Amino acid sequence: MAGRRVCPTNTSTDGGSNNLSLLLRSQRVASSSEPLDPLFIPGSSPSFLGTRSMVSFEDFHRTNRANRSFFRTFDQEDNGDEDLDEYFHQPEKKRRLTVDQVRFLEKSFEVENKLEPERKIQLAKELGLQPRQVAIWFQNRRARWKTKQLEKDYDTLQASYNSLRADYDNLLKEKDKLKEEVLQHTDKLLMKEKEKGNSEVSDVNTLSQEPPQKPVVAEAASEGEESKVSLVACKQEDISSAKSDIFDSDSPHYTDGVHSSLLEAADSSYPFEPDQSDSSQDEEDNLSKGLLHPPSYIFPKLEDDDYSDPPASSCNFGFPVEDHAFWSWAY
DNA sequence: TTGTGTTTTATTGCCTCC
DNA sequence: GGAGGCAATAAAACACAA
Repeated sequence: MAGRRVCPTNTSTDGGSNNLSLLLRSQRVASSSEPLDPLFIPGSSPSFLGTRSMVSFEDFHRTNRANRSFFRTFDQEDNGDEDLDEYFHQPEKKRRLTVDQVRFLEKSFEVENKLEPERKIQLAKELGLQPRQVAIWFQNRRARWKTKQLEKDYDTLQASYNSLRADYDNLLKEKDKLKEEVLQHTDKLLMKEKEKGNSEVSDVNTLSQEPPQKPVVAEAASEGEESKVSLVACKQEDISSAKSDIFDSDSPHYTDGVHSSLLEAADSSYPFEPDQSDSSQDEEDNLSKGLLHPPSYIFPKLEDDDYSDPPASSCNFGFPVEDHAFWSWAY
């Protein structure tokens, strides 16, 4: 461990001398037929200086003569004695890998982003780099890849969030719109019933002679029980799909999402039989009571802000906008 | 030319695995 | 305990606007 950290670019012994000779060859003759030839683009060879700085010059002073002679040869050929002298008095400098080296490493990284020891040495040989440099390059490359991957993941999540947010906003708007609609209808209904209540006294004597225009059921409440009105204006499938938020699930009359009185009414043919013209006075009384005081489960807690949003497929709260049966009855 | 921001190469310390 | 990976970081190289 300790040895690994001390000037690793020069202390690595796995194939180091081989690399040096390869490096020398590749740097000397870019147009030769050596294995590295495919790595070099014609005209790019002058830029292939990256590896010469890969050896620490501090360590260079303590390294063997073979290495020293390599640098001497290289420097003399490339830069002359001045540069050689410069090297001895310069602190170590980083050099970037050449375009071709990077390209080669990138291709290798695409194949496998982890580096086995054998592969590392092989790559180092082919590129004329220290195995340690190859390892460092892969390590940094993995770090870059990870960063990019995180950015991609972030973008994907961001897009997903934006989409969901848009859907949510649309549903909120729709909810508010429907809420408003329900309130309007409620007001109208109450107003209607109020008017009806006012005229009821005068009409009560003549009412028995006329059948009700719409079938409305007023169930006689048992003793001590508040009378309730079953409003049956929806089709059967509307009833069965009445798991709407319009019904307060906390209501004692609410069973399995379908109002019990609605089910009762649906079972009975009474509400749909127009020939009940001879309805009793009691029934009419009950009707009047019920309509004058619409039960709370008809318009439950609409002002409640946190009632749940309806699913997108049932955004009409169980009252299809097109189906005006319910509301036309109310009018 | 120079200041500044970005990218690339390399180091360090810590951690895990065998 | 050594080898190798990773995160954090330093520092050189590079790009580019002013």
